[in-house]
Amino acid sequence: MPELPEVETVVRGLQNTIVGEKIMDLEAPWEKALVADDPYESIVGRVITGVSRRAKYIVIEMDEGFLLVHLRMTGKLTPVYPEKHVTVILHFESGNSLYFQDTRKFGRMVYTKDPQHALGHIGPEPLSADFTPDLFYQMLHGKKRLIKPLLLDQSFLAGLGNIYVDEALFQAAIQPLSVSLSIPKKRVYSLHSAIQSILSASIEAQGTTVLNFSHGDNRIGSYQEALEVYGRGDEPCLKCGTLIIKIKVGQRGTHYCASCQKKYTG
DNA sequence: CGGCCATCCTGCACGC
DNA sequence: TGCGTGCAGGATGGCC
Repeated sequence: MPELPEVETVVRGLQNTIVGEKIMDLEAPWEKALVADDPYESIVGRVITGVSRRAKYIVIEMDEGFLLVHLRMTGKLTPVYPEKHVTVILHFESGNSLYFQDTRKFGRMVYTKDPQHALGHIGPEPLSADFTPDLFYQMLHGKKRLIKPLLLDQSFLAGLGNIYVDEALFQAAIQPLSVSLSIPKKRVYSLHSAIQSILSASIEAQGTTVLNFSHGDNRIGSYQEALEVYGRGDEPCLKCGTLIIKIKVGQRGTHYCASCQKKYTG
């Protein structure tokens, strides 16, 4: 499922492929995926001027207005016609097209003139300069929440999803059911470092899932090879050999090593 | 406020 | 083989 590194990889690809394109037509075979008061009026005729990312949103900037794309779990943006599960299509003046393909149909493409309004509630970007270890400490100690659901909360911190939260908590040796304000400062710093290094390494590897966007070149993210706990339930911990446990936390599959990761509950 | 649940969807891994 | 069941999950909204 696309999280920050995968979305970042998609955005970088789009910057090289769709900027400058003029949208001449659009189709929405799955109407719910395209959210706009008057899609044709607001989108057709627009020129794409840039592509950026905020949290897990792809922000397509146009000469007037923005398209916010959220891939959710199975969404993909591709210039190659996919046979199945196409939800939205943009046709460009150049003859190229952009296909929004989404097997589970949870993804959305939203037209807005005011992205700040739509994205304003989202927390800090974990790779930004102003996301400091001390700020993170203040954030965590300002709340009494289970650490795993808190890290998944986009209004608290942007971009993390189920995979990278499990990985970061393992690397920082914090048990997922720990309470945010009970985690000592040194552990918080470790978690901050783990989040940044894991996200950076995954971006470097072009993400974990098959979410590339490049011309005919089928490069695939390779970070799945670096995963230490996610998807490894009942397998030995790579650090101590204890079997990795899989439980549900906040309705999410959660993987951790009960021996390496300490539970802080105050 | 925080935790929990349902909802949206489809494919796939099961068990019999 | 083929059917039914349950599970996976990001974000939102309702409930207690």
